[in-house]
Amino acid sequence: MGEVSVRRQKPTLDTVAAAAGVSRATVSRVINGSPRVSPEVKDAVETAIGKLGYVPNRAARSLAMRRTDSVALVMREPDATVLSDPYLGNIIIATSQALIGTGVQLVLVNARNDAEHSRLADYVRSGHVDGVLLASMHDDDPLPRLLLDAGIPTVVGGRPQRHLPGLSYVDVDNVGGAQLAAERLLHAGHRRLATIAGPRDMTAGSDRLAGYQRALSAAGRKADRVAYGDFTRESGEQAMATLLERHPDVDGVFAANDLMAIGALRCLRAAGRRVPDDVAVVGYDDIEMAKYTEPPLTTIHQPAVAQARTMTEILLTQIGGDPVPDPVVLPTELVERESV
Amino acid sequence: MGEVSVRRQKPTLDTVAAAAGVSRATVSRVINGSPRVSPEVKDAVETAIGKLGYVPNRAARSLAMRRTDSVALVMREPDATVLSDPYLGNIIIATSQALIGTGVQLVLVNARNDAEHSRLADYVRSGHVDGVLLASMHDDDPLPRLLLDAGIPTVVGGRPQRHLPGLSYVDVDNVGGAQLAAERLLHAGHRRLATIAGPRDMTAGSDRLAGYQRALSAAGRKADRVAYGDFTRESGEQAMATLLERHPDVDGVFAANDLMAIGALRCLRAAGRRVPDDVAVVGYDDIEMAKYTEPPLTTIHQPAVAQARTMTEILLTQIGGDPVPDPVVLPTELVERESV
DNA sequence: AATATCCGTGAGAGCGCTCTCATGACTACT
DNA sequence: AGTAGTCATGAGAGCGCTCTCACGGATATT
Repeated sequence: MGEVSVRRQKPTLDTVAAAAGVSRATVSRVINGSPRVSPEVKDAVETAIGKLGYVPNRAARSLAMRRTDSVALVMREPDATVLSDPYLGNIIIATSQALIGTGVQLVLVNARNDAEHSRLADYVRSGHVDGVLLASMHDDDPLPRLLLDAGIPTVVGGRPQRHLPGLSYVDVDNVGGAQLAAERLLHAGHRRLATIAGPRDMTAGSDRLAGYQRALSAAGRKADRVAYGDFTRESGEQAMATLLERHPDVDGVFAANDLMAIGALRCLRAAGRRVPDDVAVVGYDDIEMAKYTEPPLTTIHQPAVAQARTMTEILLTQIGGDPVPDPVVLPTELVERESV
Repeated sequence: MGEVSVRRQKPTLDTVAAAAGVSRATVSRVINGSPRVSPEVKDAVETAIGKLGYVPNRAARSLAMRRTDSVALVMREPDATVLSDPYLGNIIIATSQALIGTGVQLVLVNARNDAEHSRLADYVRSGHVDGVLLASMHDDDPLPRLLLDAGIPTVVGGRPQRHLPGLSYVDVDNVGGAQLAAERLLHAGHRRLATIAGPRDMTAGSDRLAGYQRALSAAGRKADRVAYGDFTRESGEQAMATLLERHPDVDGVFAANDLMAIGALRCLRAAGRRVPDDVAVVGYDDIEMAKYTEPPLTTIHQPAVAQARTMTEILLTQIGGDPVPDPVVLPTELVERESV
């Protein structure tokens, strides 16, 4: 009984201090690698730590240091999208990998609606994390402003629609990428182009549409064949059907993401159009799945991993006290496969 | 200057107490919803909280309560696998969704190798989380035992190879699912069956192989055509090539997961075999991608979402002090598509 | 040899919260 | 009317850690 309780009770700094015959402060110094500790004492303390199996308590440390050594990754999406969007999964994994070895922990926060969102703001302000990574923001989102005002280091993934001074973000060159896609279609000789655009309230959606339009107007063409989707496969299928109905002569389509491109592919197959012979298709994101479609999808590579890594690095330097850096825009590139 | 600093300084319980003209203890009661507070005082406190924008500090609360209201989701995978395996993404998202509304936060921990693993054990023991969810365990993993010994509530996803008494897990009926798959192949008239099995050191791998073997021996056949992969697409492609070389007459293949099945499909296509006419293929997992392969993949639906949800529920009840429940095994079902 | 400097160490004051216990003011019982 | 019980509230002791400051002994300076 007594022995069990002795073993049960978690050792604290004081326990270790007593075992090593020194003061609590000295043990703390050893743990935090202070240079002002004599080697003998250091050894004694480390032996005691090993013998007792001591592990510092994070809550106590956080309280004393006003630091938590953890960051939040906030995503805001309705359930369905989240589950089927591989881009987000990549961001999550890449972020967690970027954090390995830094001693910083990742807290995943899924806020679906506004109510949850305001709770989230409280959560963050409660000091449970040192900084916030914002993924997949919609435009009207009040969160960046809230966090900025609260003085919480924040990095946004993608360009926020309204630029807030002092808010750093890591975007991907959506305009350039979409332009690349449209040019590819043009170069292949397709002339009756259409696009399946993303939601207007997300910059990724509007930027890609802008890039597409830029490429077309540079080639002296009108970009007036547009159908909108919401980045899901179903919406892409639907949008393609609309396009086919309105413009039966279409011979090339740029879809603002791969999921919608896959939907378009399916619609096209059902309509008896061959890809790429009758209609060429270019997607956007280069998700894993794009390699296995029939035909494999030509698409724009989205550097999700690099983006997550960059966001993490920027966040950590900001937490470390560095000034807010300029926004970063990562380059995109065309991945040639067989759908054009 | 002075005003800024007033605004800057985060309010604490004492600040609120002073503003409301009560004691700290009373404010604490209000925050924690204690019934023993008069309505007037409660109002006064809530007004003060609102006016000051007070948010409780989690670290301090954790320290005092010896509870953190957060759980860890630990995954152990080499980078590449993690990034391309959609199953894991689903587990992550489903877990985060299951936690919504519980007030419990999710900490994502990515331990790739043993060194990181032992650090992880320390991390968990440091009391930063109240419980642990273990996803995608390899067999020799010392972690479950470590956590069990440390008295940390733990739930494992999938059946651990060696059953530790007191360790609860939520498994999927791998044996039954694989059996279903093999039977489907048999019923379709395929007789020269082979299988692409998963790693021997993961129970998901060996269980699925066992199910396949059971179905075959029930049908009076030998299950001696086996090639092993590691659950990646590339390994599936490779394994299929091996199978084709060793048994050119094969007319049906069960792959232990969809990724490997997709690899097999690709290999088969390259070899000029038609699916399902020449060779039928059944996968396992029912990942999103399986819908879009050519032909769409017949597979076993893996209830990843239900599994994550169940694991989360069990973990929370254990944290709440309930006894460790019996292991749960979730049923699987066949999803008929066109590859058989 | 006397004073100044440095360095390893300990004492102790917080960090912001919860929780037990004590304290009065009331209500309820005999 | 007197005692017991109830209830809202406050005082204060931790929770486990970090960090400032003080202290004494060893080393460097003049």
